[in-house]
Amino acid sequence: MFDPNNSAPKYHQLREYLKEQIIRGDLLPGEKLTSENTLASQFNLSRHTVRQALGELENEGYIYREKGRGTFCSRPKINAQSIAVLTTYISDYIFPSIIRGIEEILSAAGYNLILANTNNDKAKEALCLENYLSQKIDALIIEPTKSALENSNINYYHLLEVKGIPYLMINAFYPDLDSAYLIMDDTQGTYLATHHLLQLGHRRIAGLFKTDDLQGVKRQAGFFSALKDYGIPENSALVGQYTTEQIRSYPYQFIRSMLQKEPRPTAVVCYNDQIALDVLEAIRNEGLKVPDDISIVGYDDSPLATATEIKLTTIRHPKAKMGRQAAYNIVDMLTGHIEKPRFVYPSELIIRSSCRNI
Amino acid sequence: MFDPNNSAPKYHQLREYLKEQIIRGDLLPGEKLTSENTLASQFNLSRHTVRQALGELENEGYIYREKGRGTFCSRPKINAQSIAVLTTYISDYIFPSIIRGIEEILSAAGYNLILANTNNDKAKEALCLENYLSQKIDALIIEPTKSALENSNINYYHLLEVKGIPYLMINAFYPDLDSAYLIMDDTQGTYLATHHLLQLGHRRIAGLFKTDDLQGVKRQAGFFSALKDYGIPENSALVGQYTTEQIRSYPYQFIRSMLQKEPRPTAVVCYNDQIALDVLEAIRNEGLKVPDDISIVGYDDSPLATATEIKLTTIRHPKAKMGRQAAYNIVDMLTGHIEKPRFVYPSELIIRSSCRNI
DNA sequence: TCCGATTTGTTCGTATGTATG
DNA sequence: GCATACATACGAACAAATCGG
Repeated sequence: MFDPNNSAPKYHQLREYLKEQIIRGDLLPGEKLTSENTLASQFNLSRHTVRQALGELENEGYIYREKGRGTFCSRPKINAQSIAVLTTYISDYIFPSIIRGIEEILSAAGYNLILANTNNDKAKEALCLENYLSQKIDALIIEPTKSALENSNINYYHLLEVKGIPYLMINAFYPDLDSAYLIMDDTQGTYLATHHLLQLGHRRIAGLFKTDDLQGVKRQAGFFSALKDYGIPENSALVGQYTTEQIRSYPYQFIRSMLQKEPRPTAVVCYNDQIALDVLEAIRNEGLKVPDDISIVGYDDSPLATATEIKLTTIRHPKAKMGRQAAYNIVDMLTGHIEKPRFVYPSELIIRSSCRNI
Repeated sequence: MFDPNNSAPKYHQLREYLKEQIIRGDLLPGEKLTSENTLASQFNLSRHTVRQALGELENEGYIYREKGRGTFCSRPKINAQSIAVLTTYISDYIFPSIIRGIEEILSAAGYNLILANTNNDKAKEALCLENYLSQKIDALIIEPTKSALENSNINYYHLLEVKGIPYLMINAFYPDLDSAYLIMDDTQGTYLATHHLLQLGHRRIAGLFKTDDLQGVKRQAGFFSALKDYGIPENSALVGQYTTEQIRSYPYQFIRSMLQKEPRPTAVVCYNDQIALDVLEAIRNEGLKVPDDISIVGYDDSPLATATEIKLTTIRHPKAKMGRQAAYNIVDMLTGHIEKPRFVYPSELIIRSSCRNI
C-alpha cells in the first residue's frame, strides 16, 4: 500500500496489509473494518480494487461482510490440519496402543487424526490412498500393507511426494521407496530370542514366520542368523511360512503335524505373540506342556503375552512410544523441521515363563 | 440465464448454469470453457459479471483458469465428508472394538473418521468440541464424559444443533439434552447379574459402582432393584462408590478392607470387568479364592473377562455391533433419512466360572 | 414511521497488462 | 508479430440493507 515500486497487484498489497493487521491483533474479532469507500480514497484506489482485496480475505475466512452494516473481522478460524493414519488393523493386538500414542500427541498439537485400516488388503490400501490424495490431507502416517510383496501401490506414494504431502511409514517400509520410516529392529529381535533359547541349551528350534510383510522376512533372517552363529544348519522342515490369508489355520496345523513326528523340536520361535498362542494351543492339544516339554517365544509384547497362564517370553515392541514418536516426527515433517526421519528401535528381550533350561 | 423474471443476481444464474453443465458431465475434466468475452456477448452480460461467476466457480473448485490459455473444467473433487468420533478412551477395554465397528461402516460408505479421546476429562471434551465447531465436521459420534455430573459443556451441544451438525451419543446421554443416543440397558444388566447371584443362593452381596457417569448410576440402580425384589434391604456398608479419579486405588482398597471385617460378603457385583479384576486381585491377596470363597460378576464382556484363569461371568456389551449401528445411524442422520434415533440394547448375561452356588 | 446517510451488493463500461499459441 | 484469453485497474450508477434521528 505504501510501496510504489512493489510489483504485486494493488489488491494483493491491500489484502496482505489488512491480513497483517488482523493477525497482529490490531483488528479484533467482530471489529468493524474501514468502509470500502474510505479505504479506496485513503489509498487512492478504485472501490472495485478494494472490493477485490476484501473478497479474497472473506474467502480465506479473515473477514465477513454484512450488507448495509459493514465489513467485520472474523473470529480466528482455527483451521486444524488433518493427519491421516492408515494401519493394517486398529482394534487388535498392539495397534490400539500405537494409535493411542499417535492420538495423544496429535491431539495436543491441535491436529485432527483421520483413521482408517486396510485389513492387510492392498486393494483397501489403494482405495484409502486415493481418497487421501483427492482430499485435504496434510500428512500421512502409514503402516504398509504386505510390505514384502511387490509394491503395487507405489504410484500413490509417488503422487504423495509430487503433491508435497509428507508421509511416514511405521513397522515396515517398501525397499523400492525412499521414504521416512520408524521401525523396530526385527532381525535383532528374533536374533535375541533365538540366542536366548540357544543359551538355554536348545538346539532343535522350530520357527514360524509370516512371509508377506517385511517384518516377517526380517524376523526369519534374525532366526537363521542366530542359528548360524551357533553352527546349526538351516533345517527347512523346522520352519513354517505363511501369509495373511493362511493365518487362521496354517500355524496351528504346522505345529501339530510337527509334534507328531520324532524328533520333536524343543523350542519354537514365533513371528508374534498371536501365533505363539496358536502354537501354545497346538502343544496343549498334543498333550504337552509349555515350558516343560517345549519352550516358546513370542514377539511384540502384546497384551496377549500376559493374558494366559503361561506368560510369554517375548520381544518388546515400542507400541505407544512408537506412536508418539511417529506423531512428533510427522508434525516436524509438516512444519519443515526435519526432512525424512528414519529410526530403528533396538530390540529388547522380555524374559517370562515360557522357556526353560534343558 | 434464460429467465428474465429470475430475481437472483445474473452472476449467480450464470454460475449455476455452468455448474450444472459440469455436474451433468456436459463439460468433461480438462475441457475448455467458452471464453469470458464470448460468454459475455452470448448472454448479454458485461465481462465483469461473467468474471464474477467464474471466480466463484474457481473458488468452489469446479474450474481453474490459466492466463492466456483459457478456463478449464477441474477434475471432480471428491470432497469426502468427515465424521468425528469422540470417546472417553480409545486404546483400552471395549473401545477398540467400538471404534473398529464405526470405522468399518464409515470407511465403506466413503466417510472420513476423525478420532479423538477425552481421557474422561470434561476440559478435554470442551476443547475437542470447540475444535469441531470451528472446523468442517459434518457429524459427530460422542460418548459423553462424566455423564452423571452436571453437563458443563451443554452450550457446545446447543451450538451443534444450531449449526445443523447431527450428533449421536453412545453408551450414555445427558438427561438435560434431547439428543439421539445408542445405549445398552445398564439397569437391566446389573439386575440380571444380581438376580443370577441371588438365584445361586447369595444374600450378602457387595456392589462397586462408578458415580460420575450415567452408566454407573444406572448399574447401581439395577443392583438395588434386584435386591429389593428379593426383599433384601440396602446396606450401604456393602456398596462402594468411586469416581474416575479414584479408580486406581479405591476399588481395591474398598474390597480389601471389606474382606477384613466379618461377616464377609459372598459375592461382589462390579461396575465393569476392569474393576472385577481389581476385586479379583484383592480377594487373592486376602488369601481367598474365586469362586470358592467369593463370587464376582463383571460387566461389558471385555477381553479382560476371559484373559485370566478365572473366566468372568459378565454382561454382554454390543461393542463392534454398537459401533456399526452408530455409524449407520449417523450416516442416516446426515443424509436426512432419520431424525433422532434412540435405541437401547437389551442386556444379556454371560455365565462363565466366576460365580458358584452356595 | 419515514427519511436520509452510510455501507455493501450488483451491473454496466473502458483501458491496459501479460501470457499463450 | 498478432490474435486470443485471462488479469489488473479505473469509473459510474443503482439496488438493498442498516441505522440514527
